[in-house]
Amino acid sequence: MTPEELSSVVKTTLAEAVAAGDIALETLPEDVRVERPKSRDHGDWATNIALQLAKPARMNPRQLAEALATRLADHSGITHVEVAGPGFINVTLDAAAAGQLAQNIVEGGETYGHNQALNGHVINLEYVSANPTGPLHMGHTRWAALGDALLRLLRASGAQVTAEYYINDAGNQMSVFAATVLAALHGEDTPEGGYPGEYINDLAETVAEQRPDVRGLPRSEALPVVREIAYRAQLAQIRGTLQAFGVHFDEWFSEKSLHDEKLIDSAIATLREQGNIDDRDGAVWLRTTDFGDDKDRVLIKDDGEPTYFAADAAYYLSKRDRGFSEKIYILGADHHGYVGRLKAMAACAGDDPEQNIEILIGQLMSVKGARLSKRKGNVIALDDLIEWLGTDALRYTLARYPADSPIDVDPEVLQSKTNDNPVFYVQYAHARACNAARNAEAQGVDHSSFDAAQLAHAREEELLAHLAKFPNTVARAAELREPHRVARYLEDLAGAYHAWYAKCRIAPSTLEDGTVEPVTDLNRTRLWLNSATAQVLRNGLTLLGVSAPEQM
RNA sequence: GCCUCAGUAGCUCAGGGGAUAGAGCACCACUCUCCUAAAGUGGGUGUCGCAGGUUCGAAUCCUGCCUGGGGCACCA
Repeated sequence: MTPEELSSVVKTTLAEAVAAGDIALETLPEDVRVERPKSRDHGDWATNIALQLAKPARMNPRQLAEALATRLADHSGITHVEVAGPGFINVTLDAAAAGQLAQNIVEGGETYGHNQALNGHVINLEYVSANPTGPLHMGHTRWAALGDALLRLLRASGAQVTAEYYINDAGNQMSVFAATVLAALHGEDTPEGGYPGEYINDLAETVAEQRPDVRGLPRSEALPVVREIAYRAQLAQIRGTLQAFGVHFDEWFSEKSLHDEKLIDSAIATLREQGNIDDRDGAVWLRTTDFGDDKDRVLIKDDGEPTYFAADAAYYLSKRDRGFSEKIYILGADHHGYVGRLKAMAACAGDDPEQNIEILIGQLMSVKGARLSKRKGNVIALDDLIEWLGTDALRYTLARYPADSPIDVDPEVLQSKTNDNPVFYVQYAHARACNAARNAEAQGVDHSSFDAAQLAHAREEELLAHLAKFPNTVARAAELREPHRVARYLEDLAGAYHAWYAKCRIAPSTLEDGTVEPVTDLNRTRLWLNSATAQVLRNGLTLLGVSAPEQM
């Protein structure tokens, strides 16, 4: 029995008690939380429902708990129920009811952990969105790791999600970028305010290869050519880096397309229809202050050019028009000033800023001893980080902390192969489980029988309880947009596995005279539990975009 | 000034209004002639930044303050 199943048992029991007149309640709670108590003296699972309902039911919490406990005790799969403290209900499960989970997990395979918490949600998730004027660097790394993990979590929880990258391929920075590459083509120094970094020379070379005539063209003619080719090459480089980092986007959305398709004009028309536009001082303003922003924002400057914010608004409305009722943005803390205006803009467009737009702000990261790359333009380049530390270690570490806590990555820890490196600790547990299974199978242990009641060792109960928490952990992490919960969970699970492994042998032992003990149901049942643990470790690591090696 | 994030063990950090606040590291001592010791077991640490409030109960929610990070463009 999983905590979810127990939760619904408590719910129906509560309904019965109300129907029988034992408890006077007008509305039943939607959710009954069942938790693993900290102390094992408090049973396998506990609920505080009686404490929460004491007030509305106008009952003494202990009395209310007793009324529920009596009914719960009769339920199959539950061996013991007791009321403790101010009114906690502590439940002890039958070993067989708890152990059945091992088989269910193995049969569920990679779908174990998937849940329906976000069924029906249609979400656009935008992250990274770095300018295509240079390589990705450390500033983008955390959002790539976090965004991709969140994407996987949302999908595992039933949401329909599109991962989107907004390409800032319009605007002044692209002209500066093109001018920089063009200067390099002519062997000139980087222009004032241009992009530093030797990668510009590589781009110039690519341009020269594709258009050998470009050096001979007048500059005004060469510029758009250079711009286009260099842009494509740079974007391809970014995609390559993301691919190496295990990050995939469904949609690469071009800012330029907003301009080309007149979507900015139509966005302004939409906002005007909503009555939130002012024309003053020769510019077009969006009255975002009506919805909590600090100041109104300019959409069209007095020179007739749209602002970057106008493109943001058009982009937002494009997401809405494409059917995404929820738009999630992941931004660095250096952009947190945008939150107010983006939310106000959504409100100006007639959306509900609480429902339709969600902006996750993450604190910045650093890596001890990381060096700037002159080649890449005096940044700490993501592909250098990948080469140095590896995708698994980086992604796990970045997914391991809440987005709003700053990270200072310690390369020595990431490269160590001990307990203090969580990614190795978790991956090692998986590799160890795979190895244990290989050994057991070599000795004739298979999955041909399963007797849940045999999983009665204290370490097995503990391990099963951890395994049972996985689906809810995934659902919680998705709902709260907190992938780090999965990482922390995996570390706990790995710990429970190692502790179990140390005490409970899977394969039969060899006796002193050299003969091997016969394979029993206990061996086979433990193999199921071992396989279940490996499966959950694998599923969890996959959600974080980290590999689960079978050998280390 | 305004907005925002953070302040929990010596260090790095978890912690869904619940029971005695946790993990790893660091320190000490144990455990492999049998599945990976890259592991496990035991040992002690806290004015949960400060002060109020909300309630049966607060590290958690609210208000104020202190300290630190980040942000407040007709830039892109």
